[in-house]
Amino acid sequence: MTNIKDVAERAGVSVATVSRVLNGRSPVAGTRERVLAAVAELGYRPNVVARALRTARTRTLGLVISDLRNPFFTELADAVEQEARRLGYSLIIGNAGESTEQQDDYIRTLLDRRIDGLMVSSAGTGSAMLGEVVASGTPLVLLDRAVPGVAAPCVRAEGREALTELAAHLAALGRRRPAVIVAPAGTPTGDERLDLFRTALAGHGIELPPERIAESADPSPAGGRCMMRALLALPEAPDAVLATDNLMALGAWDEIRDRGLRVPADLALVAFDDVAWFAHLDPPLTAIAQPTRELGRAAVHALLERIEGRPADSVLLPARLVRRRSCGEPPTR
Amino acid sequence: MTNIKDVAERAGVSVATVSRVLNGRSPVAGTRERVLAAVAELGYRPNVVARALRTARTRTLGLVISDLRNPFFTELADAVEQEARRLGYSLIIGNAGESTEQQDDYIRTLLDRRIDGLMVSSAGTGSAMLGEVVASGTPLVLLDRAVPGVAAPCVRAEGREALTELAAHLAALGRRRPAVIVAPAGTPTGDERLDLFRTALAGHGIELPPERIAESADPSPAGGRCMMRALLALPEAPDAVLATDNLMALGAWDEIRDRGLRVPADLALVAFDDVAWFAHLDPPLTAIAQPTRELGRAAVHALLERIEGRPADSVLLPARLVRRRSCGEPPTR
DNA sequence: CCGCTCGGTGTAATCGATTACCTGGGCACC
DNA sequence: GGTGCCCAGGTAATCGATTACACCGAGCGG
Repeated sequence: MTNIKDVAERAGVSVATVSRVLNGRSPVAGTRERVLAAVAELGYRPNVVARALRTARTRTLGLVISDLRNPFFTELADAVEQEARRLGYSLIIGNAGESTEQQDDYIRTLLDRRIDGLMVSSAGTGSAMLGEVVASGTPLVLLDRAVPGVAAPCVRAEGREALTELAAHLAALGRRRPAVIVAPAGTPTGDERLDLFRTALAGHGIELPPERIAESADPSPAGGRCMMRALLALPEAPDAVLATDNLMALGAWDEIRDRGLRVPADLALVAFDDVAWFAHLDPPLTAIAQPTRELGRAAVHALLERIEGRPADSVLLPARLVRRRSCGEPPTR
Repeated sequence: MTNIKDVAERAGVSVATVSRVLNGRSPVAGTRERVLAAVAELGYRPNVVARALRTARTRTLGLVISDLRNPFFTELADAVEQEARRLGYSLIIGNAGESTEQQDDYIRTLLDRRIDGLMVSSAGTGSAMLGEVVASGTPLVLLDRAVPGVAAPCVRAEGREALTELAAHLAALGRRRPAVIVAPAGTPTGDERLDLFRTALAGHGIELPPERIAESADPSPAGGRCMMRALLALPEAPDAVLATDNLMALGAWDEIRDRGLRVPADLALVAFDDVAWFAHLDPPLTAIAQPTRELGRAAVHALLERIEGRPADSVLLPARLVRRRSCGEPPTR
């Protein structure tokens, strides 16, 4: 590998001059061109590792998400990666697999690699490690999931409008016995979605009694399926179900289908999180779409603000209801 | 951030000793404990950037894939990441978005970051950059897609057995007019799958005439849908369709459904690449499953062999047919 | 004509680790 | 008791960049 010294020799100047030319500081026409020529001839590329050591900036960001295989997070990661890249940063994606322990482990690794900033979509209900990140001075932005007690801006979507619209939609379609499949209590995202939905329903005189709130200990298709089974076993089965994330919705869907129930005739089904393939199911699933790509972009921007020493605000973007056919109405075009 | 010097001072030894203790070389009981105590008290973590500069090893691998949002690649990336991590390596995932240019750009960046080794699931038909990687001496492993003319081991799945089984399956079900939706000619993976399938069909006296081979210029759901339309417009419409990747299969599915055709009654549909949600469609899709996680693991192992200076062989793992209901038979349990 | 300023460039310190080489003390062997 | 060896541990070079500081020559004002 050729280094800056080789270039300096070739161009007949000192390494300092080469460095200055490459960083656009005080070069003069003649020298500048000789240096650039030498760089081109040797195919020189600066050693990013050495640069990072000297400048204490790696131009690398970290993203820790709770599950890469969840399509919502995949798209989020993709959006974050694109934006980071556009702004000259590399991204290391860490996969916490919904385990706090693994999440902490990953954060540790990323800190060790001296990333310039970290985005975390926290698994579970936060962790001690996040406090440590803040203490270490590494810029931090929370993504999608807020963590109480951690002093960092949070970028996420809010379902108020969408859930209000959904309640109206269900009410208009005559659904009177809604149910919710939600992640375990204590998960801020789940709790919030549940509360907003309850409030929205109340506005239409519709109740959401505790027995129609199924808390899935395991936020996976299997968990969702299990909760759907419990709801269908109720003496008064629900006529509409909202699953607060896409994986649980899928499990619920399987249970409904395998029982031979028809959507939307027997039961309306709505998912929080719209993922591409919901549109390919039969009937296509009505869903609440988070502005995933905007979230990713906003997170990167907030993080860069912090990296450059400026304060960054939390960002709340509205989710929106995407009406397809799983509640009983033809799609609005 | 505390550094090795702080630790040395605290423990009353030289930095060399600290380094030796931490790397497990020639430590003696008493000193060793003093150093470890100092490390613990100060919460010292070695600066991996400095270490990488000195040792010329970053303990980071690069993975460039053609599309993170394609669930096949997502799972592959996840498998690679887990294995890399298990072996003490970090992974930087690069997303080429099916564009050769972006792929090259990413490879450049990864090389600049002095990754220890690179895995590439090449977009399109290879690129000049790959030759450069080999020339630079950076260990390289091709993943999923072979690239002619690049001297690097390739880890991928082979469909011979699965496609042979599929041909028998279709023949047994009386399907006589199979069709294929395939990526553009020149894509080695697509070409190979097509050839194998043709040969397998021939074994049952079934022909695959050119008009029933739909080459989609664009390997996306939209492309697949468009090709499906073309196949259905044939004077003699096919009675079975194999799509050579999951995205195109999904597009084909949409077209079939929107035309009101029934699967498998009117048409059998099979996808190459099994992704989780195929099982949730109605009817569940019969698919050819690649051993995705094994591929990821094998790629990391091959790469580490190369990194440690040993030669590594190419790996060919068999794909297998997963019979669901989209060809007309009840699932075998 | 002298000295000051200023822009361009070189010299060398620096980032934080690893590691080749050297030193000195203890022990064994002759 | 002296010589040699071994080994723990210190000193300093090194990786490849950036950058503070020194220096030098040209231009310009007094």
